[in-house]
Amino acid sequence: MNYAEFQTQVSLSKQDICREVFADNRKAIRVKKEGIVVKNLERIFDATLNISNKKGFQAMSMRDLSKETNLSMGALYSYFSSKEELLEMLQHQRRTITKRILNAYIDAEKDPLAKLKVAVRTHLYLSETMQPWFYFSYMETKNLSKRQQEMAIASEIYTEKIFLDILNQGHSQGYFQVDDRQLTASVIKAMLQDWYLKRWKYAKRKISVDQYAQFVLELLGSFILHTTNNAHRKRSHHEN
Amino acid sequence: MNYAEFQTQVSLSKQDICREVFADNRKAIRVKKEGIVVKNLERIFDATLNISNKKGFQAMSMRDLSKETNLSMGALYSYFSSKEELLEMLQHQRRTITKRILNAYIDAEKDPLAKLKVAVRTHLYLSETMQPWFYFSYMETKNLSKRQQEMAIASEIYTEKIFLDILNQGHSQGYFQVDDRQLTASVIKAMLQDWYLKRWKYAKRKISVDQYAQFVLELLGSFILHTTNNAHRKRSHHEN
DNA sequence: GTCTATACACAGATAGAC
DNA sequence: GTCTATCTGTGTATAGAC
Repeated sequence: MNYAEFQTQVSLSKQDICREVFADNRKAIRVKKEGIVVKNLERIFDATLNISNKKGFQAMSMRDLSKETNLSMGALYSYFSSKEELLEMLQHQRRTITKRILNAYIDAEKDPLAKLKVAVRTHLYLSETMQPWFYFSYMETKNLSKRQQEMAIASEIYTEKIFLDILNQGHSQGYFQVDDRQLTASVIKAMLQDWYLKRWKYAKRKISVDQYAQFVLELLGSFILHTTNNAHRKRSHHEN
Repeated sequence: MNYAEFQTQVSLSKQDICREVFADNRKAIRVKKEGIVVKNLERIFDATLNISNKKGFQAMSMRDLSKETNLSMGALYSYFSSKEELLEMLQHQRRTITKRILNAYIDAEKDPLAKLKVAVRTHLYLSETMQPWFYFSYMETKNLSKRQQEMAIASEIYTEKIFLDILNQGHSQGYFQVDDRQLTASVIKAMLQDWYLKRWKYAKRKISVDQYAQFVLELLGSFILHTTNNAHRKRSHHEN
């Protein structure tokens, strides 16, 4: 699987996401016509992510949001009851989608190495498609309520555990030679997060998400697959 | 070098840092008695980092800061002329200290592998000693002015280049076998940053900074040192 | 469904007494 | 050096017209 294939398989257009948000929040949203809701949610989310990812969610005023969406303050408040609720909608949706798609791809594979590869790629591809959402989720966790912060931490641990489970499975079946699976899972997460946190850097250097995925998998391979013939070291993307 | 040694070698107590800030900002700070300035700067920085790292710098009001420091609003404003200036002082100081100490340790080593090891350790130890500063720097970059944001990005690239230079040196001298040094430097940075960004996680799992350093160096070793006898794989910290 | 107008709380910042 | 009191702008949120 590469990124182009991934994009054809999942339906994560802005409209798809907004329709899903509407379905999950029918009661909270005062406006009832799906067409209108989807159109305006799209504007609201776009604007919120744009402004917040530039200067922070706290620093974005409702007046900023009103200007950018071409919706009045009054109109905005018929899609959420407070600024904080808007924040929570974005956080929740990002988490739900990640969990669903990541699990779907991992469950489709059987052996540990295949699972590990698809997990790394799927996470990177997801964060590529929804980069502003991932960046926002990461940077605005602090601004959440205690209750919501706990959910964010649980989600962080959950994703890490997905990787840990794969590593443990691969270890007990004799495929992987790696002592500290917990720490390994942690740094895998760190590398995946760097992709969406430092996107400006990778974009400037013209590193594609496929190149990045390839690199991470090679690095991991050299660490957890200590085969004597070094079969895993067939490099393929020498650009420098 | 381990963390205990590092701590005896560098002088980075809160007082040391505040004295340095005072020296660098003699003109901007209205209060002139060093003893008083150092004492109050310590309170101001402590409080700012505490509150901001919990709920964000924007969300911290000057009244919050006044309460936490037991200084009146008026008193606070004799140490900086605006909230933004306070932010910049913290950012600038963190960068300056990092640059100075990182270079001092790296320049003391000659061969590339020793340089790489000491660079990784020094960065981790620095971020351990000044964790709130590093976390703050990372999370609040967005709130800076354009001018200051550029300095933050330059600093990010500068640190990465330190690692890139070491990797290139090691490669051209035949010590390291690694094709994509640029990407390697990037993920090294990502792993170093994870240490101070997810400190709560590592603390809960009782991972010490020395264990983390050891792990990162082993992971790197397996990637860049492809010796046939696998000499770099002498593990030493099997705790599970 | 969306708008305009407005309530009113709280922000950053300063003046002037001590 | 530090305080209290206060100025003025901006924030979130809502009421009620259309």
